Formats: sequence, structure tokens, C-alpha cells
Amino acid sequence: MAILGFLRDFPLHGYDLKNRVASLAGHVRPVADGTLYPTIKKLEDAQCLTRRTAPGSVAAPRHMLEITQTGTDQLRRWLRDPEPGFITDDNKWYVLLAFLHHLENPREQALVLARRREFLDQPAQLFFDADGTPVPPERLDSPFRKGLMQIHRSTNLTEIDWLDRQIADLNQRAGYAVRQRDGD
Amino acid sequence: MAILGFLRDFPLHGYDLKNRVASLAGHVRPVADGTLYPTIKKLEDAQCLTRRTAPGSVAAPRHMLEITQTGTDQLRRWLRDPEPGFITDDNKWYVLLAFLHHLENPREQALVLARRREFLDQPAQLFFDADGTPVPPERLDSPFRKGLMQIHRSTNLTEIDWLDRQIADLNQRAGYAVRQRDGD
DNA sequence: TAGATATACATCGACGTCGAGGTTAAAAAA
DNA sequence: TTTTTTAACCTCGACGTCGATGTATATCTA
Repeated sequence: MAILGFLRDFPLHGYDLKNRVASLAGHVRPVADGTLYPTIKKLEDAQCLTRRTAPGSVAAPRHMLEITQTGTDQLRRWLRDPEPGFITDDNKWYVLLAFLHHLENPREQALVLARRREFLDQPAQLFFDADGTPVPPERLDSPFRKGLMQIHRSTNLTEIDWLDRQIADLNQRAGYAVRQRDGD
Repeated sequence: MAILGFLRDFPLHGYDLKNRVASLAGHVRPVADGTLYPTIKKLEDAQCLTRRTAPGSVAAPRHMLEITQTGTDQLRRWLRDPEPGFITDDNKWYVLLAFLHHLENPREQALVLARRREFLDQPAQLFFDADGTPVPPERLDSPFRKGLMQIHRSTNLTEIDWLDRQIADLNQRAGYAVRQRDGD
């Protein structure tokens, strides 16, 4: 998703892509060559991108990568109907968010945000007693577990706040677009 | 780490462990059987835990798992000197935090928190222009990328705040412990 | 002019995770 | 009584990621 998402902005070669993916995914978590290049090849085989050899501006020749219509469609499908992990795993979610603008319909964007919003709504129960009853933060012995739950709660509220504002905004724009189209 | 960490609290059987790990790791991200049971076997082979068959309280017989001294030592090594990913990957970091209390020395605990603190200090540059210059949040077109960076910044500040208080607290306690030991 | 460095691409084996499938056993529902 | 459900455990193949290794090229440095 990150590869196609970045290529949707402008053509890039593998090396450049590698650095961009690395600084996005998490925050400068390196992506191994052994992951990137086979994935590029897979996307090329699936006709999601094309490759043009260009002289290297600094060193060895580059393979400039460009996204195709097939690739754009694939990217939009991934964004419109993301796998569960992209909603529940923070790292993946942030990657998705970084490219959600490529899904051009505000209503569809709002639907994706709503899925995340719904996920964040369910109260997190992280720790349990020996007998299986959930332990509330104030009854935890470990200050680290206490902090973990505090931070978790606080960051969740921050994101929920943003999500609500964003969803309202998108729905309003979608409504406006509909009224425009209907000549209202 | 999660397996040994939970067993350090009290003995558990695989199924119970599975649910606890699932609700901790991320937030109810299921852990596949094909991941859990081979890992338990690996830890058993490494003498990190022992297995006693007990009658199932509800159904099929359980394998009650208990951590050994070797396992405790291993857990403490992982906590004391975590791999880079445990500092930089939020999911892994939260798992580590959930068990950091098993590292009994407050000075060692503070050192781990300091590593995370140091990581959070470096300003995140997530997006770049076509020519490679970093794009500040206010110049981003996508509201999602803008929100992503806002949320990232805000949650970072929250955690930094907690880390600083916690580190100060631990160092004070460590100092006090030293003064106690020295009869001061 | 020789070596080091950074760019740029590629492959391969080791390892971890997942998901599907299967087994046993007790309790609950049909 | 049979079926279904849930608990509890296990294995296997597919797949993805990593890290090591290797190659070529242009620039910078000794």
C-alpha cells in the first residue's frame, strides 16, 4: 500500500521509495531490501506499476517506477475496504491514513474513519486477574501498566476527537457536493 | 516476552495465555495457535518453562505452564537490554512496558524508559517533497496527513510527560535505596 | 591513483506468523 | 440421545520479512 500510495503522488525509483517508506512506517523503521524489491517486482507482475530505466543522477542507473491505472484501482480498493489489521494495528492504520486522500470520495473517506472510530470506542481491557476478571488501572500494582493504560486512554481520546471533527467535516462536504449536483 | 512475562505473574495454561496475549498485544489482536504453541514448545526446549498436565476444568486436559529460573533470567535480559524494535515500534514497546516491573532494579527500569524517551525526542519527519525536502504539517495538502502528524505529536508529548515523571521517580527511589543501603 | 563511500538494484536462506485443518473432551442444546 | 458448542491442544504449508551477500557505478577522499 505504501509503495503504490507514494507512487500515486509522483514517480520514484526504488531507493527513494525505500527511504520514504522507512520514515513513514512507524517512524524511520528501515525496510529491508529483501522486502522492498521483491514487492516491487510482484506489483510489476500484477501490472500495478511500470518500470523505466533511467541514468542514475548520482550513481548506478535507476528504475523509475510509475503507477498504472490498475495500480491506482488496487490502491483505492485497499483504502476503501481495508483489512481488519489496518484498523486495529496503529502502525498499519497510520500508513493507511497517510494515503487516504487518494480515495477521492469524501463519503468513502468518512466511512473508513468511522471504522477506526468504532474500534477506538470499545473500552480496552488489557490486564486480568488470575481468575480472569479484568483489572482496572487504579488496582494495578505496576506503575508501568498504570502508565500504559493512562497513555492508551489519553491518546485514544486525542484521536477520537480528531476523528469526530474530520468525519463531520467530510460528511458536510459530501452533503454539499450532493446538493451542488442536484442543483440545490 | 509476553509469554514469560505473564507466566512470571502466575502459572497459566496455553489457552488462557493466548487470550491474555491477544488482549494485550495491540488491543485484542488475536494470536494464532500456529504462533503460540510452537513458541511455547521452543521456550520449553530452552528450559524457560515447565509443563504439567492437569485435568481440564471445563473440557480437554490443560498443560499448566510455569516459568523457571532460566526463564526468569531470560525475561529479565530481554527487558534490560531490549532489541531496537522494542523501543521504536509502539506495539512492541507497550508489550515491554507491560512487563517492565519484572525488572526489579529501579535504576535499570529508568534506563529502559530513558531509551524510549530519547527515541521520542528526535523530531519525526514523515513526508517529503518530490525533491526530497521534508514537508512541515502546515504545508501538507492532505487533511489526513495533517491529522496524522498532529496526533503523532500530541501522543508523543503525552508519553514524554509521563516518561519524565516516571524516570525522575525511579531515580529518586534508586537514590533513596542507595542511601538506605549505605546507612545514610 | 587507489580506496572508501553512497547510490541503486537484486537474490537467497532462515525465521516467524498466519490460517486452515484436525483431535480430544466436557457441557449444553436439540 | 444425538448434535452442537466451547475449551484446549497441535501440525503443516503458504507467505512475508529480514539480514547477509553480491554487483555495478559515480563521487569523494587519501
